[in-house]
Amino acid sequence: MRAPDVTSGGDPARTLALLWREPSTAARRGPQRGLNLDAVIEAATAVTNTEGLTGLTMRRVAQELRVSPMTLYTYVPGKAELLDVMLDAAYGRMSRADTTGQPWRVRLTAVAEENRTLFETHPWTATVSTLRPPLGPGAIGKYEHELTALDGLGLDDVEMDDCLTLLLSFVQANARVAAEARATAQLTTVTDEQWWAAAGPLLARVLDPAAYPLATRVGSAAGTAHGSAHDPAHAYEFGLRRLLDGLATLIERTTPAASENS
Amino acid sequence: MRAPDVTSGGDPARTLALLWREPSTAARRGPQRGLNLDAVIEAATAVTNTEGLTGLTMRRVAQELRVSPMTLYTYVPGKAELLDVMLDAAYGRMSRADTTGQPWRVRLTAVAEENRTLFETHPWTATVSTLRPPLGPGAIGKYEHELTALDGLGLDDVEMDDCLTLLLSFVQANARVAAEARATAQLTTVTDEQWWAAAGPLLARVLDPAAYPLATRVGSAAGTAHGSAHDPAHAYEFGLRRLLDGLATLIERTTPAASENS
DNA sequence: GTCGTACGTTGTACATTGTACATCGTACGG
DNA sequence: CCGTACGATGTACAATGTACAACGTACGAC
Repeated sequence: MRAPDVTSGGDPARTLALLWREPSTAARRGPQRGLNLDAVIEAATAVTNTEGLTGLTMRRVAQELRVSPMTLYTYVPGKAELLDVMLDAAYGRMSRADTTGQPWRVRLTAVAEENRTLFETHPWTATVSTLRPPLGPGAIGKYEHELTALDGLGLDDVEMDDCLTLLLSFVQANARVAAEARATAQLTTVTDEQWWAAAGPLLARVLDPAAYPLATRVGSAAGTAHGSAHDPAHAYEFGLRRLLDGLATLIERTTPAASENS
Repeated sequence: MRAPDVTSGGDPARTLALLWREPSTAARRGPQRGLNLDAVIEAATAVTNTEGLTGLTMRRVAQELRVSPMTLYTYVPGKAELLDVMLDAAYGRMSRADTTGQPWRVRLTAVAEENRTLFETHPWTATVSTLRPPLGPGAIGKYEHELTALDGLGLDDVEMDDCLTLLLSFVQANARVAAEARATAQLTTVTDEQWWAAAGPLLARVLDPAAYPLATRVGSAAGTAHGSAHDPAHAYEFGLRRLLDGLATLIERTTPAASENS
């Protein structure tokens, strides 16, 4: 079968039951279960945190739990659903600072920071698809918490969702780049310097500064400004500032609700 | 070996030679080549456009070219490098509208739109990692073109790169969601309606509106406003507007350079 | 108590992938 | 004209998710 690496693979009802820990209706018979869902989630998350999404293997998780690979299928319908519950559990463990009464920029910055921390602690969360997010207690609690940061600013419901989506999408995109940077640094034996050492001469021969004046000038300026070709931390600072400025024109319209909370 | 789905897998010099079509130094001997790099790129791109990144298989591309799978390795060192050249070729084929003299918002909107079109025509380009972009003629030409839209606005070199990165990262993140939406719609036989039909009752039973007042209210408002749980087109419009507003505070500082070009 | 049966566990097996390797045939340089 | 470099290919292997069947366990009904 196709390797999913994507959430929401199977039966939604089964997945939801898993997420909300719905107890199975039938009476337990047969041998006692040696594990439980949370143990599987914990083991799988530990493996993925350290070895990345490509290291998440049913065999690997089973080995961690000293159990045969197929045993996992007693607790989880498949790998896709495992990712679902892993993600929801990670959402559920996020810290949720109370910023009521603070200016909206502070509140939104806190939300961004919390997500950034998630993506740093669990890099794989930045990479998995969140198109149909796992509607478990973790995800919903996260959503609720983050919406409160946008409450009382004079935005209507759809605008609140829009702003939050934009903010989170920015943080995730940034984290994805950062995660990829670390992943490629680990996987390939080629360091950035070695790469440039090997690529530089050929590039210099083939890349005519006269043909690409801006690209060569700006590219080298940006490259030397940050240490590498791209600096996710800098991009985060820059992007978040721009983004908040952009939201300001929406939030700080001439309404009384905005000014009282800004 | 691990399935890459990531660019820049191997020797940078070999990849760059491929990208810039450096002719191999040695004199050709032996049987004549039945194919060439561009034919492979074309076939691979066609396959990937229609069947997505998971459909991109060396065997599949070989079949398309009526050739045995291993033959491809004559023209390409491996799958990672194939993705590199595919990406660069796609970049090279992008349309590049001349917007000199237009207000900067128009110019940046055009850049965003061109990338959006790329991601719509070749959805897989939104999904592949672009951490170390393929420094081929396509990518560099794209970079040069896009920087011109930011030239003469009073930004320094690093700021130009920052702004462009932010803009492109936004468009890509948006396109990624859209691509995922279409992919899941194709792969799973479950439509959005079927999904909600199966998930709705259980969710209603388990999700207490009193416990999650904002989430339930805003979530349903956003869900009904757009047809589905998420509307990438709407998110694009909203996000681009906010983003340009955010860049405006940087670009329209009280400098003469900005006002003369806005 | 006894026994049937539902269920947890596991070994085996298969399809699918990227690609290493050896083989074979071809056509160019000497 | 012929040795050899090179293109094409068949075979093979490792890694993956997971279907399937076999096996053993312990609970519920009597």
